[in-house]
Amino acid sequence: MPRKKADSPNAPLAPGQAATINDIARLSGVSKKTVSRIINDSPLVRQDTREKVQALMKELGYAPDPLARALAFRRSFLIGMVYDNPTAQYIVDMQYGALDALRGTSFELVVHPCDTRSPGYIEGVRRFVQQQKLHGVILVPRASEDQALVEMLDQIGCRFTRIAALPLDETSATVVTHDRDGAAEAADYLLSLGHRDIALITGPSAYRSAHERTSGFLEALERRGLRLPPERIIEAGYTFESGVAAAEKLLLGGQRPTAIFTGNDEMAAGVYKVAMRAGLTIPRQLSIIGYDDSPLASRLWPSLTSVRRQTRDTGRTAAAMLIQPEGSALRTASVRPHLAVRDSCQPPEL
Amino acid sequence: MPRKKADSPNAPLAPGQAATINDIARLSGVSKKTVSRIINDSPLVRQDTREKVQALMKELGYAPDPLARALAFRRSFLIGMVYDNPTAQYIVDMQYGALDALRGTSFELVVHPCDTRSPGYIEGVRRFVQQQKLHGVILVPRASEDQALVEMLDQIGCRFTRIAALPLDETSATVVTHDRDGAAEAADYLLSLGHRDIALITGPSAYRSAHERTSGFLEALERRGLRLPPERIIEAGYTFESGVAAAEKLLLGGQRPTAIFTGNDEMAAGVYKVAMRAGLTIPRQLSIIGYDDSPLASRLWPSLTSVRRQTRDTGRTAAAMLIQPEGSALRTASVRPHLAVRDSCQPPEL
DNA sequence: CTGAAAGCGCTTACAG
DNA sequence: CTGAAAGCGCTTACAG
Repeated sequence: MPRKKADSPNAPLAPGQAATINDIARLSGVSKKTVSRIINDSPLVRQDTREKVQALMKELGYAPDPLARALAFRRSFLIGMVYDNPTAQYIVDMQYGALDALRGTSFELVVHPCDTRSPGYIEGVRRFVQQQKLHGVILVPRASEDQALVEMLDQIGCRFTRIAALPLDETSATVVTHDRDGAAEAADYLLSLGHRDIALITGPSAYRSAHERTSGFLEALERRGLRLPPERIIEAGYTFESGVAAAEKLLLGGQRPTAIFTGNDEMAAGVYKVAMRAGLTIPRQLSIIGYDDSPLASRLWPSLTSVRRQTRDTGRTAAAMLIQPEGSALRTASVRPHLAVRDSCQPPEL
Repeated sequence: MPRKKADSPNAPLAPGQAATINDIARLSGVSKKTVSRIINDSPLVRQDTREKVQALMKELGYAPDPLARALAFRRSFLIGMVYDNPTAQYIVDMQYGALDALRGTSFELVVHPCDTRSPGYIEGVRRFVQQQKLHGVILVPRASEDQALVEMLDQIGCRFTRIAALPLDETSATVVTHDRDGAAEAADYLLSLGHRDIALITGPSAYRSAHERTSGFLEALERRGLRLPPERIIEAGYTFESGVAAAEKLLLGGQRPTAIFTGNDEMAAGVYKVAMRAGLTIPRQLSIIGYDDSPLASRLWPSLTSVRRQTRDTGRTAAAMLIQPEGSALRTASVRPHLAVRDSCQPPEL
């Protein structure tokens, strides 16, 4: 025998059983389709019908099942976040931001760390997107900079928002973080304190963020007539250890600079270590500026002046762009960095 | 007219269209039900049938749709992670660990930060679980310690795994992190270096982790005949700022201890700040041990000796417990902490 | 060991 | 503005 359903016209709801669209339709005397229209904010419903049905929904605590909607829509209510090993605070802030935008909606956040250097990673993201029929994905640097990844997503018709230091192309939805401007502000600050012998420890030049921070910093110096000699510019790897190695070159032999700007806080912590070990006093003998304004910046002693990225805002904006109605979709948004001044800089000693 | 389906017996697959269970059934000449049995590893399928169908699945790159399965099962393939504001590295490590266990399965990880002090948070978790029909949730401290949360989950029949410093009850699945043992190892190490005037900065006593670390530390000292006077024990809030305040009490007036153990690395960084500001040399004049082995521990100078929690292992184990077949379910697992020795301790000056 | 029918809770395509 | 039918891609309950 087929399973039977309790669909007699006025059968009350089974207690403890969540209401479905069928219950709402039956008890309010309209068709499922009309209920569906109300769920989906269709204008094709008379106002009094809408109100009557909505009142019943509220009374029964009805919420449409996202799994059923997803199956019918062929698209889930999940937003993916794809990233390749950024610092923990950055990724957590990005998650909090995205969740800010998703709160109160039916959307949830699914995380997908990956390794952009591993050969199968694009295929891994494709499976992730297609299996779960994701509504869209947020691409965090450095994954966001990978053109091959973006092409794959375009090809399978997956919405995405890129987060990037600068606009990467004409077409894709992007939250631009303007790293160039943040670095320029650091340069202006050091110049305003009177520094002239300045050094720069950059992230890997293959990262757009590193490139933007470097050129933003150097161009700001050049606007004030200062051009750094090549030996004052060292490329490192955005890691603490690489910051230590770079700082050793700058501080342990020959004449040392009076100020150092590093492409992130991790490398700045490396500079601190070398400076402390060498007995240098920060900021009296050496001024330092980092980039990220991570928790580390305020934990170090003396506390580190650093460029603050509005990471949570960035994540919120990226998620909001993905869930807004198709037509109205904003293609780009901007988030501006600014310098958080603490205790690691002062005018150079004469 | 009703929508028509391409279901002629040997219709080839539409190109670019993913295969469904209907395609597999039709092309391999069995019923959907048999294909379903194979998907779900039922023993009730003849071996040759199974092999024939599996070969076709592989050829067509078929993967069952988790959304459709979820709708039919009334349970999704999503694992939730519920947490209340731990440090970024801890939560990211926990996520990586959980994802390690989910890799290669159909499960994905959905994150749910919350505020256990806000009145509606349990209701928020309930909505999260019921709306998405989560397969199960991982409860991270401090959320894992909330009995009201656990009772709600039991009541709605949601699987969960708690992560906790010690077993919290007889029944719930738990990954036990044995914080007591980690703190005891820190105590033994300080004693072995010859310290006798030792101070302790604890986390909030309402946290089980703080309680366990405190009593593990004190009991290890007592086993060696040392009992700390009350003024050597200060309760703080697990934050950097509260560590600063506690360290000021210990270091700036009267006789200072020769060693301090803090309930986490954040508070240890606060001790560093106060010590540096006061011109004390670590570890010559003051030995310090933290708890967490966060990245901060190696970024500080001198690098901080700290108790390492195997957070990634913890997350992996918790997720694995949730996705294993019902019957075989392990109820508890253990992860052991151990001391990571760095440069922040030495024998006391005479 | 295998299958036909009904159902999970929604939406789409069509008709009125 | 509203609705009856079919479908999304699976599983369950039952029968053989």
